[in-house]
Amino acid sequence: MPQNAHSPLSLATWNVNSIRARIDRVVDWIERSDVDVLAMQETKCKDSQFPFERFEKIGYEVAHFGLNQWNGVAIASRVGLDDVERAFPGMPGFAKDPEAEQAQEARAISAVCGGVRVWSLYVPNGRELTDRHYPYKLEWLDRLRSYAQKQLADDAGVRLAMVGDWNVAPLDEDVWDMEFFEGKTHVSAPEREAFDAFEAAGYKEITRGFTPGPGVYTYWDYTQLRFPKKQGMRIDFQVVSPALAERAAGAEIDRDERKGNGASDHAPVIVRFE
DNA sequence: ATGTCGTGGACGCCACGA
Repeated sequence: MPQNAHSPLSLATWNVNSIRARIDRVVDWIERSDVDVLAMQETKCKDSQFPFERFEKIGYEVAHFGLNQWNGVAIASRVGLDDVERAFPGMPGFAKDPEAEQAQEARAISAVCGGVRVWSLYVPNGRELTDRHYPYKLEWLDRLRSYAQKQLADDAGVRLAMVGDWNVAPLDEDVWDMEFFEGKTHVSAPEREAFDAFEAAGYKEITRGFTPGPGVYTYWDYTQLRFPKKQGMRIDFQVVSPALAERAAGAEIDRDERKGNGASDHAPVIVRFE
C-alpha cells in the first residue's frame, strides 16, 4: 500500500451522559451504525468504573479519561488506537479563585485511529456569564485553538479531528429562540469568536454543510419537553484539519437516538471521510 | 411520547451539575 494511501473512516461523536446508565444503548447504536470510531463525552465515571469489556466484545478498543463522577471522555475504535494522550498541551484546569490551584478536569482525550489524530472534547459549559466557569471556558477554547494552530504550523498535512460537545451555538439558528438565550452562555459573542477562531486558523467544521439548518440540533434539554417541542441546540461539532476536511463525504445527526426512554440528551453526530 | 436525568452520600431524600 502506498505510504499516503488512506482508507475511508466513519467518525462519530456523542455526549452519552453517563456510560454506565447508557451502555446497552451505546453498544446497540455502534453495532447498528457501524462506525469505525466513536468519541464519547460525559462518561461520568472513573477509569476503574468504565465498561471496557462491553466494547471489546464487539471489536472496539477503548481509551478513557475519567477522574470522578464529573465530565469523562473516551474514544472507541476498531481501526487502531495508538499514542493516547490525556488532556491537550496547555489545557487549563479550573480554579475556584485566581489564587487557588487549578484542578484538573477530564475533558480531553486523544488517540491516532485509522491514521487520524482524534480528540474527544468536552468543552466547559460556562454556566453563567458572571460565573468563573465562563472565563474558564473561553481560556480552555483559546488554549485548544493554540494547540491546533501549532499542529498545523508544524505539518500542513496533519490529519487532526477535534470532535465533541463544544457547548457553543455558533449561529443564531443553532438555538430555537435567540430571545430565550439573551444574556445566557453558549451564544455570547466571546464564545462564538472562540469557536470561529478555529476556522480562522485553517480548520473546518464538517457537519453543518451536510446538515444545514435552521431547526437542526444535536442537543435537547431533558426539561420542559424540549425534544417533542423541537427546541434544541446545535452544540456538537467535528472540527478538522484541511487534509482531513477535503476527504469529508457526508455527515448525519442521528436524531432518532434522542427518542424514547433512556436516551441521552445529545444525539450522535457522524461524519464519513473518504 | 413526553413537564428531566445522572451522580454520590447518606438514605428511602438531598445536593449538585447540566
